[in-house]
Amino acid sequence: MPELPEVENVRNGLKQLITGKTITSVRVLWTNIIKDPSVTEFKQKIAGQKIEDIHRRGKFLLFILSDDVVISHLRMEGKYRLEGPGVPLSKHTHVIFELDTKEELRYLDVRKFGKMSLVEKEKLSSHPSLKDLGPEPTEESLETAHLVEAFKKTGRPVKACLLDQKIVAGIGNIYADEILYDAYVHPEKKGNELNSKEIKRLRDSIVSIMNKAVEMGGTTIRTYANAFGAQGSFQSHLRVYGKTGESCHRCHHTIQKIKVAQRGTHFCPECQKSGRG
DNA sequence: CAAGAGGCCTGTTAGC
DNA sequence: TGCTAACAGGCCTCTT
Repeated sequence: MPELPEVENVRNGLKQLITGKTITSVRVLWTNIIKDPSVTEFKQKIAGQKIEDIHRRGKFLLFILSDDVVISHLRMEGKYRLEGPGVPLSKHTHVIFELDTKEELRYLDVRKFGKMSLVEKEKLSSHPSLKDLGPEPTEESLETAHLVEAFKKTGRPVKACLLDQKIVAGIGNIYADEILYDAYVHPEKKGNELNSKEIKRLRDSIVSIMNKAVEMGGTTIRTYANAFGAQGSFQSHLRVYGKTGESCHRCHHTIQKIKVAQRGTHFCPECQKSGRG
């Protein structure tokens, strides 16, 4: 379930493996992966373009080509693999970028939830997938004042706010739970009920958890590895996600699982009572 | 406008 | 044991 740290790790691997190579043609085996433009146009425009760089924005991977940019979202299970010619296609391969090196960059996705778009460079920041994204969850980009502004006008649970990519880009279900635990905030507490101390703590927890997860190469759950050794180790630092029934590291009460905003949500009912002072 | 529900998918797991 | 149903999850679209 790639969130920002996993996507960043994939980006690093891809950057080393395919920068400078040219895409000679594209094969699309499951057309729903291609969001826009049409599959025909997607294939035609990409053919012949060189991969100049790989960037990331939130959970989106950005393949910077000669003229255009491929915006790729891995959703839950999307993966890229670089394979030599003639290597049999695995079951869940849906898009294949053939390279001038005779290698193939293959997109695999068990659940077929991932999406790709192609957009001209000049129109990148106005693309619907990117234009409303909030700031990156970093020391430089994420200001407490921005969160204060976003939280004070909503009655949604804070967990839903953290998952809202318009407020902060890149946080998914795993890190949202970890951030709330780190900040001693109850996931169901409403945005407009948070005091300034809580928001400050949340901001600091967002930055520190995401930063640490990136440093550790992300979180690997379900033992899914990929072709680039992009297997993370943050799973050993998880405190609440997937820990239902285990005892809290801080107070030894039992970690509970509930539904918040239709998502499985793990928290410690003792240290996340509602936010303490 | 905001916020919630449904849909997209299939491998895994819980329950009968 | 063998089967089915529920679940997981990010984001878009539709409905309220």
